[in-house]
Amino acid sequence: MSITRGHAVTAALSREGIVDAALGLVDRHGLAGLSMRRLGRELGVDPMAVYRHLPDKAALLDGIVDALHAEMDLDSPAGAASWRQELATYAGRVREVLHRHPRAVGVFVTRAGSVDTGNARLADRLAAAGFAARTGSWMVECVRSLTVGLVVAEVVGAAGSGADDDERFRFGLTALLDGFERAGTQAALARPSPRSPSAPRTRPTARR
Amino acid sequence: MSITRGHAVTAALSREGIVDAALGLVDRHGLAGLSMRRLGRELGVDPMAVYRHLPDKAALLDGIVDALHAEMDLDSPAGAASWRQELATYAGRVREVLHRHPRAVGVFVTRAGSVDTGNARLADRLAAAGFAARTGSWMVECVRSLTVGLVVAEVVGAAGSGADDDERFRFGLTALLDGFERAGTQAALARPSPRSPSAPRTRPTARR
DNA sequence: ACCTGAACACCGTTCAAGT
DNA sequence: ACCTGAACACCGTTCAAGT
Repeated sequence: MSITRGHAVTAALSREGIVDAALGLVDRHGLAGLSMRRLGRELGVDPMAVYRHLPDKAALLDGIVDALHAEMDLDSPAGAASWRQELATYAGRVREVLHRHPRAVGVFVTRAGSVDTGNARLADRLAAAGFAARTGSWMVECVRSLTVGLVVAEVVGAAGSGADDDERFRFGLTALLDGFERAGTQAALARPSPRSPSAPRTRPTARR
Repeated sequence: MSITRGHAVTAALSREGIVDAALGLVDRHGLAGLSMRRLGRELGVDPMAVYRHLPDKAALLDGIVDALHAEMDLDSPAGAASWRQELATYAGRVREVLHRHPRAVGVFVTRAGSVDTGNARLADRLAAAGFAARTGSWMVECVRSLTVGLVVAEVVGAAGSGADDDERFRFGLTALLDGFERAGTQAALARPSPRSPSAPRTRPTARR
């Protein structure tokens, strides 16, 4: 747990070291620049050595997605004062990590990975804030989809400068969160009283 | 213009016929099942014949994205009664086409393609409904990102049945559109009076 | 002049041959 | 028993050789 972190250049391959190196390769050379053979060269080992730790290139790509999810740190408590902030923190973490690995966004978006654990944790906290279970997970999934979708648009198109992109993201996220509080959405709400201390005040109220 | 439509199996290659065949290959065998050589075989021509109509595999993939955009028919007037309906129609068209080509979603999301024409057209209509130009294009881009992001989640995860996916999509889109009408978003609004007959009544009103 | 298809430099993956 | 690396069946793309 102490040695394999960082750059495992010489011997002693580990799944984690391999995946780290693979992500580095994607960061520097793009997805097309990642091949099993090149990865072996990068690690200074036999091109086929990787296959002893990972069955497939598919598994390697899944590993990259898992590593990105780990870097997003979605499980750690946001310590947010409201469900709005909770979701905003979640979106911010996703966006920040994707911005750090723009050339890996394509892989991230294409593969399932371990999305579910972090999502479920947050959905639970939303349930504690008074949302029906289904509504809570929808909210998480929508926030996630909007966030990822916007980053994809940034990465794929040559469009906006960074500042414009930030502003657009804040605009969209605000609108979506506002919408969660509003009428059309209320129908999906169930439990009437908040249960958790982490979301005390901002439980949605019917407005129409 | 009459012969090359449909399936151009034998001679007389055209860029359009090639792209159609490529999309068909992706639909049936997935993105990994598309190769320049296999495409030639599919079309019954020399494997290298494609290169006379398209410079690259990259160009072929761009062609596929363009074909999907064309199928979405985003330029045609929605004839919608409100800007809400206008955006909902847009999102519905995007979603419908992506559902028809689930295995092509990965390509679609990864490449820029000719997004801008359809988006700009719609953004103009939103401007006519009273939104500032920047706000209008943000709205389109957010709706698009949410829609595409949700479809990606559907395709990539084994998650919901079709009905659940539809419900989640409607939930998210409704929330986003509701949010566009609401306070935090109002700051970005500019022109106060509607100009177009196609969006007569539902101009957003401040609510806080 | 045009088109073909052999050839080049790569892939992911398997598996026989060595240690 | 383990690991290596040759070999297989593919790639995208180029370009000399044919017509």
